[in-house]
Amino acid sequence: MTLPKRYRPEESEPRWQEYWAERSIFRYNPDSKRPVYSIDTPPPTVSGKIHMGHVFSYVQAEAMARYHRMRGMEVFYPFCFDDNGLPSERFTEREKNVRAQDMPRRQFVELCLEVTKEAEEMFRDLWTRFGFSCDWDLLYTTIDPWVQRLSQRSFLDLNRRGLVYRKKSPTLWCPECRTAVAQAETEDSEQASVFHDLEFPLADGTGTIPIATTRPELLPACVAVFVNPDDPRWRGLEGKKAVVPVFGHEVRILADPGVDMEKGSGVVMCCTFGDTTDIDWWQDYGLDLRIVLDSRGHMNGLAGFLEGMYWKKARKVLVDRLVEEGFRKGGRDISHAVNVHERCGTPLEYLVNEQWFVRILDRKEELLKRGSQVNWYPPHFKVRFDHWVENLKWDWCISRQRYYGVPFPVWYCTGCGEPIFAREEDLPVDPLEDSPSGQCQNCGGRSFAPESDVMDTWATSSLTPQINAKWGEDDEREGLLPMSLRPQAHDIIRTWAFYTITKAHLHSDDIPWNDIMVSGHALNPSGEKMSKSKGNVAGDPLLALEQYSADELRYWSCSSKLGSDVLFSEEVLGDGRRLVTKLWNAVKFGASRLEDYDEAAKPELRPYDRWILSSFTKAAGWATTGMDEYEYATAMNRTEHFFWKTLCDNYLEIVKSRLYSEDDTVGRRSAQYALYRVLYGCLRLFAPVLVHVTEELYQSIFRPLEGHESIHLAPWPSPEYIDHRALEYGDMSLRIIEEARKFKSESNLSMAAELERLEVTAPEADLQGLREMEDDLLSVTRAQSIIWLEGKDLSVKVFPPEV
RNA sequence: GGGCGAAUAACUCAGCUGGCUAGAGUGCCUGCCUUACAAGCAGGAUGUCGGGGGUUCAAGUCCCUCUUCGCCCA
Repeated sequence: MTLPKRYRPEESEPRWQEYWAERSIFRYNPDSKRPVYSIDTPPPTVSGKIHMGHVFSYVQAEAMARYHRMRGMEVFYPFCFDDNGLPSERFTEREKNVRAQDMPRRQFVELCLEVTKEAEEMFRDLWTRFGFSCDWDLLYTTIDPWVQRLSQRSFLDLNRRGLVYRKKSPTLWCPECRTAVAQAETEDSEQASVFHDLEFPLADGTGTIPIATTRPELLPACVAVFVNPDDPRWRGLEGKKAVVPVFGHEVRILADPGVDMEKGSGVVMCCTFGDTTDIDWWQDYGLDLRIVLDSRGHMNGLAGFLEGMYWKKARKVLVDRLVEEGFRKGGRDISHAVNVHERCGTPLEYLVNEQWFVRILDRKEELLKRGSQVNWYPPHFKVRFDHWVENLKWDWCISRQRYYGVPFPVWYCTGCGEPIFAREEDLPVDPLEDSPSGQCQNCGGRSFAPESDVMDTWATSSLTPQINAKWGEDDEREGLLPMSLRPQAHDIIRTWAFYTITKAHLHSDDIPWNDIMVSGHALNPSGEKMSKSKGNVAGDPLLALEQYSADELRYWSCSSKLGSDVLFSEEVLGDGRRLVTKLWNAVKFGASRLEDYDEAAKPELRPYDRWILSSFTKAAGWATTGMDEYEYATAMNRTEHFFWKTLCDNYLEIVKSRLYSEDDTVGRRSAQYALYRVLYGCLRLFAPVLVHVTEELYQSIFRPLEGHESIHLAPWPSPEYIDHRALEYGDMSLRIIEEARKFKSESNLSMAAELERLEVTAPEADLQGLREMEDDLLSVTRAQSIIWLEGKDLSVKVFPPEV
C-alpha cells in the first residue's frame, strides 16, 4: 500500500476513464430496483467550438449525477447533440465554405451530417477527458431517424389536439438567413440611427402633419397615420386623410390610445410592418397590406423607383428625395435598440408568409402554473420564466424555410390546398421524397405538393424528456417522466426551459422535470461573457487540459455558487491543484501507516479518534445538505475545510506518534481505525468533483477492503459515528495546541522543538475531559509535562526548556 | 423604460431564517526542512461590510432611498 511520491494526473486520468468505459461503470440499468435519478441533459448545439463556459455548466450537472449515484440511485444520464436546424447549417456552410442554396438539397444535408459527425466526435472525446459519467449507450442526436419520428409524432399529436395551425401571417423574418425565426431567437442590439422629421400633407390641402421615423424606406408600406385621442394638438385630424410623401397614396388618420404623446411629434405612421404595434393596428383596424420588402431585404415593385434596392440603399436614396421635395424638415442622430437575429446579428423584418404555429398565447396561465410546479435552483431564476411567459406576444412559429432539419410530415392537395398529414405508422417521412397514402379528404384529389419547410430546431430539442423516454416508440422507457433534473445555463430559460415545459404541458399535461438547476456563465478574465459571436473566448478546453488536469478544471467549475457567473482565470485554477496534491499526500501518509490495518482489531477508541470521527460526521452532514440543494460549492468547501484544517493540520499531527508507535499497540490500532474511516470518507465526499484522483487513491488503498468496483459506486458517507463529548473536548483542546504553536512561532522555533511544560487552566467541569487527551497533547506539542489547574476560563501558559 | 442579480480585506469570493472582537483562499510580512506534503507548516498585518436614512436592545444580514456594475427583456 505504498503510493508514488507524486501524483501524475496525465497518466492517471486516461487510465481511469478507460477503466470506467471498459467496465460500463455508468451504465443505466432499467431493471434496477433502485429509485431512478434521471437527468435531461440539454443537447449542446453542434455549431462550432466548445469553450470553458460549456464545460463549466456541464461539470456542475455531472457532479450531481455522481452524487446521486453514490446515494444509491439508478442514474439515467444520457449525452446527446442538437445537430439539426439552422445553427448546424450555418456551421456547415462556414466549415466547408459553401452556401446551401448553391447545391442540391440532398447533397447539402449529407454535408451537414458529415460535418456535425466530426464535431460530435471531438465533443465526445473532450467530454471523456473531463471524466463525464454519462452512459454513452444512451446517446442520441436530434437528427437521428427515430428522433425525427418522435418529433414528427409530436407535431401530429399537437395537430390532433388542435394546437397547431398554418397561417399567412406577419412573421419575424431574417433577411440574411432567409427564414422565419421565433421570438426567442432574437436579441436587441444598440445601433446608431437617425430620427427623420418628415411632413405629411393633408389630403384636403388644409395643412401638414409632422411625423418622425427611423425607417423612411417603409413609407411606401405606410397604410395609416395614428394620433392619440387625448392629444389636444391633433384634435380634429381624426377621420381626415394624409398623403404619403413621394409615393402619393392617401392614408387615413386614426386615433388610438396606444400612441405615445411624449415621443416625437405624437403622430405615428403605421407601416406593414415596422414593429409589433403596426401589426396590432393592422389587425385591429383592418388596414391594407402593403409589403415592400422581399425575403432578402430588397425593395419590391410596390416601392416604385426603389425597386431592387437593399433597404439600406433605398433608405439613402429616399431620404435624398424627401429632402429634394421638401418633405424632410430635419433629423437627429440617435442610438436605439434594434431587434436582430441572435445567430447572425441581422436586423429582423416582419414579412407575411405561410407559417406553422403552435398555439400558446391563450395558455399563459397554464404555463405559469406549470413553471411553478418545477423546483428552481436557485429560486430567483423562476421569475425569468414567468416574465417571459407573461410578455409573450406571438404564438410559437415552428416552421423554417431552410434545408437541414426535421421535415413537417405534411403535404398539400394541389387541387384544394388542404393539408394532408402523414399517418403515424409511416413516420418518419420526408414529404419531398415520400408520398401520402390515399386521397384528399376534402376534394378527393390525388395530387399532392410536399411541405418544403423544416421544423425549427427548438421544436425537436424541446422534446428531450420525451426523447429520453422514447415516447411513443416500441421500446418506450417506463417511469422516466417527469425526469428528475434539467441542468442548464440561465441564458436559455426563455428558450429551452420554456419550450420544454410547454411541450410537456401540451402533450402530457405534466411538467417535464421535477428540478431545474440553472448554472451561470464562465466569464473571461476581464469579466465579460464568453461568446463565440463576440470572439472573446478564453480558455480553450483542450488547451486547458494540457495545462491543468481534468480534476483541477472540475474543481474550478464547482467552486462557485450555482447560478452565479464566474471568472475563468489562471490563478483560480491553482486552487484545485493544491487540493489534489494535498489529498494525495495525506492519503499517501495514511497508507504508509495503515499497512497492517485490521478492521477486526478495532479497540476501544481514544478520545481524539472519537473526536475526528465525530467531526467527520458533522462535515459530511454539511456536505450532504449542500449537495441535496445543488450547492456543490458549499459542500466542497465544507469538506475541504474539514480535510485540510481539522484532519491534516491537527488530527494527523496529534496521532502521528501513536501511528508510529511500536509499544502502544492499542493506541495505534485506535488511530488506524479512525484514520482509515475518515480518509475513506473524505475521498468519497470529494469523489463527485475530483473524480480521478479519488478513484486512483481508492483503488490503491481502499478497494481491497471495501470491494466496490469504483469509488463512484461506493455509498455516500452516512452518519456512522457521533460522540458529542469527544467533539466538545477535542475542539476545546485545539486551543492548547494553538498556544504551543504560537509560542514556538513567535520564538522562531521549529514546531519540532521541545517544551518544558504547559500550564493549562480550565474550568473544573472541563478539566477531566481535557486531561483524557493528555498523552496526545504531550506528543503533538512536544511538551515534557502538562500542569492542569482549575480556573474560570481556559488559558495556556507555555514554558520553554531551561537554557 | 421594466425585471433580476451583484457591490464585504490588495485580488477572487463565503457569510442561511438579524445576536458575542466580520470569515476563507490567493497575495503580502515574520519565522520554521516538523519521521505525508516547502506545490508544505506555524504565526502576523490589512475591512467607515457601495452612500444615506429607518426598524430593533442588537443589522453585511430586514425596510426605504440613492449610486455604480453585469445580465435579461421592452
